[in-house]
Amino acid sequence: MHVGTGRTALFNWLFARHTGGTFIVRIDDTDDERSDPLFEADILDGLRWLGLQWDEGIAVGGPHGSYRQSDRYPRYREAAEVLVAEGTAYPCFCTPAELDERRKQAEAVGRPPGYDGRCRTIEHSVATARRAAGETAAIRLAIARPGATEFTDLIRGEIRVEHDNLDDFVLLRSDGRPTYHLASTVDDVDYEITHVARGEDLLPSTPRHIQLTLALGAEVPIYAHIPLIHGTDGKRLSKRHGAKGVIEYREAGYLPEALANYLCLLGWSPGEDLTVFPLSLAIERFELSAVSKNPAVFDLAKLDWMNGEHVRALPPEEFMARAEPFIESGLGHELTPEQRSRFVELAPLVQERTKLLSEIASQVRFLFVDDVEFDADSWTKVMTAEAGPVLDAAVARLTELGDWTAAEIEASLRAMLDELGLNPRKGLQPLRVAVTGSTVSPPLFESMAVLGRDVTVQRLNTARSRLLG
RNA sequence: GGCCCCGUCGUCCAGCGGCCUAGGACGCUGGCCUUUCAAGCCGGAAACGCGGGUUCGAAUCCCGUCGGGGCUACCA
Repeated sequence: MHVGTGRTALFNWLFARHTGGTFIVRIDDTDDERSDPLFEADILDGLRWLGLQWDEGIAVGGPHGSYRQSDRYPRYREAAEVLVAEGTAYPCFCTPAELDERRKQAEAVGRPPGYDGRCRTIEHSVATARRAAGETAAIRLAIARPGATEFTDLIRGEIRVEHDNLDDFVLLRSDGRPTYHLASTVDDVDYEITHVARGEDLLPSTPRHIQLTLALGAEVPIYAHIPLIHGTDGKRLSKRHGAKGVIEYREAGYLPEALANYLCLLGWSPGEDLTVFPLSLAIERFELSAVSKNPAVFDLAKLDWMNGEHVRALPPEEFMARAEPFIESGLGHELTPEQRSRFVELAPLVQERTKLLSEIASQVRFLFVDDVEFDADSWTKVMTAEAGPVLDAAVARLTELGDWTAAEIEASLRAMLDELGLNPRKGLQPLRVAVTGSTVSPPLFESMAVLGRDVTVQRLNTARSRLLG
């Protein structure tokens, strides 16, 4: 599921929860080329991960049948035929090739490229006879002309479109499959949809859907068109921009509550300059009418920051639970109980420093391996000639140290710094690299405490010999 | 081209005729704190596209213009 779709779903969900309405999930799969059972699973996974439970629809059921459009083709066909019988729709015998040809001509002359309505004038009895004789036809809606459609969009206000700009669009393809317009409008009617909140790309289709709904003899729902999410080039966000699907954010180490929080901010704000907030607060305050009219650019840097905020807000046990899968996949094996308890000790310090859960594995790798892998840049930066005496002194002190606690280690090493006349940066960084493999790591004294005296001293010695050798 | 929508810092959001010398957040940046990295704290640069109206007064209302986006299929 695309993040733009995810945000649209989120706004629908917030609206339903805020108003006490019913959030329905249906699968629009009338386009064979772009539909696949895999897409359906991906969408449902994405919704579940974001925490957008639906009250009715696909996978959970409800009073209206299947909730998958490809299961409802007979229903759409029936609806189209009723309209033909009533005269508000008509069969069109033009072939796609002919239409294509005419469209090109129209464009060349600068005429509107829409369908010219020529089959509309075919006598009803004649058309019926031709179909009875086996001629295939698409079904088109006969738009009232002259005329205009007016409606009030919850986000955009009054919208008016002259029917001269609306062609008689196809309801049912000549092979009997419905178009998106027919299927979704019939569904909206059948499912008793009161509010349709969807992407702005569908704004131009709305007059068609309203005319169809009217022809169907049903009440027109209230529409709200949500602005699109753009990439940094101002174009509609797509894979080209490196945009990930909702589920990919999970794999990349994002928290669903962080993504949801960020998505809320794309086109909406809860007021009071609030930025970091739980979904429950969004439910309390959400109004479709308060959604911005402007397209929003997706800013990954802000999402990253937002994720850090949510990670830090996690209760410690929760942080552990979410971090573990990432550590294990980084390590390539499961954590032993002993390794897990080692991580638990350091976890609060790691949590403060975490932006993405996927970064944790490399941060704490040194806790779980037999031999640290030295980061090349870190090594050359701090393992200078001065580092040797520091390592020696540290080994001597730590071997003698009484209680192996972070506080004792710190006291001892600070005394060493005084003795050697070194500042912390000079004196501690070689130790950090020796013990963790990198100049960037969780706090040193605590790390040593967790590793234990033997491992710590052994690593200092290993670095010492490598420095000499 | 036609139709529709939109136009406040680089980005997201606030602003709904006087509270605006335009506010918050991310990012950027100077400093503090500091065992590294983060986090935190203090400070800084940074925007009402343009032109006309309306009004005592406009970021806020109207018109035009320019710019951006969407749609323009027997796709959704």
